[in-house]
Amino acid sequence: MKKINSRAAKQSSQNAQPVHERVYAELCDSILAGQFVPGVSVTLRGIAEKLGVSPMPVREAIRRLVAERALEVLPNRRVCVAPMTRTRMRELNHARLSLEPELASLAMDSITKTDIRNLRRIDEELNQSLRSGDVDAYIRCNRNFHFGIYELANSPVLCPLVSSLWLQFAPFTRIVFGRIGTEELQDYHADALDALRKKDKQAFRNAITSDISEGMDMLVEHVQRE
Amino acid sequence: MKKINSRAAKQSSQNAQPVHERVYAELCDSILAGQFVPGVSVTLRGIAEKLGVSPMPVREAIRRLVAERALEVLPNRRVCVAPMTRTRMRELNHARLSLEPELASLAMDSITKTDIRNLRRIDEELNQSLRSGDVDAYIRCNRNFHFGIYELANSPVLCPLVSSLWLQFAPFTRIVFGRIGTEELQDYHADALDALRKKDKQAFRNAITSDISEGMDMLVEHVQRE
DNA sequence: AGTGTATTATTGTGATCACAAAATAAGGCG
DNA sequence: CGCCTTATTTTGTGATCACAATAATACACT
Repeated sequence: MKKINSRAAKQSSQNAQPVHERVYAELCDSILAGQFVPGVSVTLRGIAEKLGVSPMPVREAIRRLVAERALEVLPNRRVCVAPMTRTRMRELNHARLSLEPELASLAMDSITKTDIRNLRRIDEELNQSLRSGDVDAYIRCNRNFHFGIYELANSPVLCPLVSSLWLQFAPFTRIVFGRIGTEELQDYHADALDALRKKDKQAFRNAITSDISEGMDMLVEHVQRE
Repeated sequence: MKKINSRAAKQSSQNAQPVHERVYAELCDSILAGQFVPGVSVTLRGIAEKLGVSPMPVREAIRRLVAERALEVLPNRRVCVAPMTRTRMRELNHARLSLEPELASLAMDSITKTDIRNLRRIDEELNQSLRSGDVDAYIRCNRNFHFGIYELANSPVLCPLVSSLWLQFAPFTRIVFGRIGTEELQDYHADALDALRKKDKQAFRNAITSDISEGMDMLVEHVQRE
């Protein structure tokens, strides 16, 4: 049961990332995929055991996620994905609209043909998952599409802010779209790709704005009343 | 040298905040006051010793500050206030303009006469520190004025984002205004207070916008070239 | 069976230890 | 004096321990 010499394995690579970062990345993925039930608290030792590490790096990863508002500390000092209210979802919507079209616009300046091709491939997979009703795949593709754009902006200020917002609303996309399905979702990504090809910045911003608005309106409407 | 039984003191109060939060708050204040020299790395044990705690809660506080982009981890895994570039300062300016006028506008809906009186008192102290050239007092008052407004908005989404931005640019206000003085700063706070009294939301937004723009333009101009 | 009480287990927090990597200091040689 | 090599110290990271507080369970009593 006790694992010894686990350190020996990692010291070989010099640029090995710390364990707490790996834990952070895994927890991030889980949260964005909607695998955490809001309101249900997670335990340090539970996560540590599941990931095969000591509680220590989990503590650091969780502290970081709490700082990014992905998780919330209850008065019991226990931590969970915070339950959502309509007001908060509306605020998230508004914050997204204040930041993401701008960030996308920044990204457009340095986008290449290869980038556009990658984005189109992602969008094709996204459409397929919409047709087959695969919610998990849809969520993953949508994230890849948006951050595939945002990361091109190379903005050390805006990108972390937007990441924080996604960590906050993402758990509820899984819940809502898992309940109401993905049929009603219109695809603004095609418009965005068109605008990218034509280098029409205003059209691109509009497409991103519409995409955000539509998805978030759906979320606002179907989230639990507060 | 060894301190024993330090735990006995805290268990009395049931709602005692964790040590790592106190450490976080103190580090926050230090950073916002501009007491960290950008590029110079701080050490866990150093801070721990200065604050009279073990390295552990310092680790958690620093992890949080790194997540909020107040501190940066160097490739050496050492941590410091990141040096500023003009591009990044411009991004910070833009992000502030995207969020803070909106946040202030939100706050206006629930502001009371008492709040306005408090803000005016803060602004008076601010003007006095401007006249006397007390940079530290100016920075403190400016922070109190802005967040005195923002916190009234009661926005769990926007307020943390704005806090993160302040933690990023604040260290450099101390440097720049310490170098060029505070004489050239015009006071838009009076306009803001006027607008508050008249309940003129647009004028209020404009005042906040101008206030941010002016200060940040100064910072952009006088920050080290990259 | 239902309910309040005592007992046990679990959990977050802070301290301490172990260790490799990095920084600093010391020494040696040109 | 300057530059390279070698000790020594410092530092971040992960693991483990101690402990109070909370949650969960068992249990007695009506």
